Amino acid sequence: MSTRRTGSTGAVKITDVAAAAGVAPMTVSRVLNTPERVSVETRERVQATIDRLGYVPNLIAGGLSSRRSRMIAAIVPTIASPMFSDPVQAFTDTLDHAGYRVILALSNYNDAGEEALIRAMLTRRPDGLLLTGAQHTPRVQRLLRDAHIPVVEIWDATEQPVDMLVGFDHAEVGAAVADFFAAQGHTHFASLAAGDPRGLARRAGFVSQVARHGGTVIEAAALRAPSGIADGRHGLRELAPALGPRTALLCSSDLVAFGAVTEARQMGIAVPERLAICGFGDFDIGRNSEPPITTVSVDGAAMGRIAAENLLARMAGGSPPSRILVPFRIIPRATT
Amino acid sequence: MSTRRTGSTGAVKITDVAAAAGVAPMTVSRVLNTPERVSVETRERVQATIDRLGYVPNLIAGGLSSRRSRMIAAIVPTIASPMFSDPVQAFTDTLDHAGYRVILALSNYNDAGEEALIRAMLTRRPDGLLLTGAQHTPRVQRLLRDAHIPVVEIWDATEQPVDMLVGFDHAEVGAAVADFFAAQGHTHFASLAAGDPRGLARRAGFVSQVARHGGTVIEAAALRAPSGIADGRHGLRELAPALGPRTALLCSSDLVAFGAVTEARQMGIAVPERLAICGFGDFDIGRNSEPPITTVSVDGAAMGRIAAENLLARMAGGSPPSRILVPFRIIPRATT
DNA sequence: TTGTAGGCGTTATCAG
DNA sequence: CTGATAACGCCTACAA
Repeated sequence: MSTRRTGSTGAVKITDVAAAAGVAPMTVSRVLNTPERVSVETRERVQATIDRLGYVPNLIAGGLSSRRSRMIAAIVPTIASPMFSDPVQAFTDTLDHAGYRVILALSNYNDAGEEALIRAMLTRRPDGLLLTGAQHTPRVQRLLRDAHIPVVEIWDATEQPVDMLVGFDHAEVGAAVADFFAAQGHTHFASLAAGDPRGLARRAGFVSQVARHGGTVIEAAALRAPSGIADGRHGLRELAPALGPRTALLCSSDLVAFGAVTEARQMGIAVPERLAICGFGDFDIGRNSEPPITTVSVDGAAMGRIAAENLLARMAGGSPPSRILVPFRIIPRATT
Repeated sequence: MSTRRTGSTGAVKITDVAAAAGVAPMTVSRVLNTPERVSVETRERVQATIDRLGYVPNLIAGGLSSRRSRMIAAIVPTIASPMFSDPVQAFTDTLDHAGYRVILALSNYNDAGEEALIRAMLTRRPDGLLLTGAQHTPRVQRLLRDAHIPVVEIWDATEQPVDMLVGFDHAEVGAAVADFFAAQGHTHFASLAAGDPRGLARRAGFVSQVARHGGTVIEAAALRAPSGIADGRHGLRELAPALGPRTALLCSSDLVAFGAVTEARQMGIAVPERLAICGFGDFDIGRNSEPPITTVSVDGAAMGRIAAENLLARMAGGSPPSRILVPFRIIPRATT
């Protein structure tokens, strides 16, 4: 007999069920995992025993044996913004239905800690990995490759994804907004950008496309990430003295845009007449506030869902596309 | 030799490190888990070998052996609202620093599925469990007790927590708001409540306290949960015809309140003169919109953090309080 | 401070 | 369709 552990949990294990049902443990395992390969009568008897004993399978043990943890690790900067909570929600829901659980890690935008965070997750032997962003150090790329599990990157685009990617090019977004403004006859531009890689990429795309239209962009100090309504209000106050007679402002999110709209109204700056404002993200607040805010819509939930589906496909032996660009579109509303 | 599995991963395991470093596997394990119990020279040599081989420990195996998964399961209705994303964020951050990972499950407010969801989580043998709400069927209570792991319930209060609780009484919140309105001389009341158990509890507390003040409450149809800005707008439109000359409205969240404020403004209903509005949750939007919205503040992040700390304390053998009531307070702003 | 022995609870594999 | 056997990779317990 064992000389260790108290076994105090008194937890029912597969051998208990097997003994009680008069079958081998392997048969109980089959009832649980491949019921169609067990005769109806055996299956029912075992199932009844499982219910009667209140047996809760141990997937830690099962995972060790089968080398499949049925867990997926997800790393996002934060879930305090719809930008990431929407994808995570959809990702989790989709995997849930397939029997996979999500281990969630929040990077708090600390890209320097990415390697350690990923390493910590790999320790759990997830069957797949979701990453936010597509910029990784060579060390991280090697780490990911050595893990031999499917990896999806979301919310960004790169020519060479580590494995699979579901995202879009943020510089293109900025450029598209610049074109949109230019088409409306704007010649003065401003930007309120968050300091995260993707916010900066949108800004960069905006700035260089504005330059192509012969304009320049005035800016406030970079906002913290995630940026909120207050950042939009402060940012606009900072920008106000430099505003021309008619300026077009790109904000790093609808929250920031809402703050800018609110502050502009307070300061007596007419929107959109004197200040045209475009947000990003198509959040609830921009859709339902007054005035409704022009924005760039990206379907975050779809990204999360597709990321999950691709991961599932790969784990099922399929070969989903390695690079999916999701569409974005400008939704003109009352602030432009 | 083994007759199974390809071992294709080629993953470095603890025995590989041990062999390469010229020590027993157990010594490698100690370097990883209790480095202070290994001599400096041995430790450094082993650590160097670990780095050189790129060894990533397998906590699935370690967990099976030690009977500690170092994972905590968290079940919340959704992370699409700050109501729950704040606690989850703080919970995850706190546990993270202690080496625990969070497995996240979203119930989507489906209380009927709670048992199945918990059972699915227990399958992973978490070392602890976070639950949202404190109403559970007897079957669920038994399941939780049989699991023999610490459990924290948050966002609600009950006399008899399953194990530990960090929350507050929602009926008290409703009653406090009723008192607040009554003290301002209000005699006509309205409510826009979400259909989840806690939203309904706040409404019930509001209604009965209003009755105590001799008033009655007019209501729209229950809002879906989670409710958003649009629900507030629609709700107010529904309520408008029944509004008295001066009505005090309690909304189930600041999002709903913001929607009500926005719609009232559109309809030419003066806030707070003709319609006083109080939200719930002290969200960013209520603080930073114009007018700022009166609300009930509850520190969701603190709940998440305390929940994590209590779990950690219990896992460390301590006996944290089994019932912590966190304070809530009404923050009067411009809508009342 | 380090090592040895054995098992944690399940499943892949092969045999019947 | 069902069962026997041997891992999965690590850590507890004990010994030296």
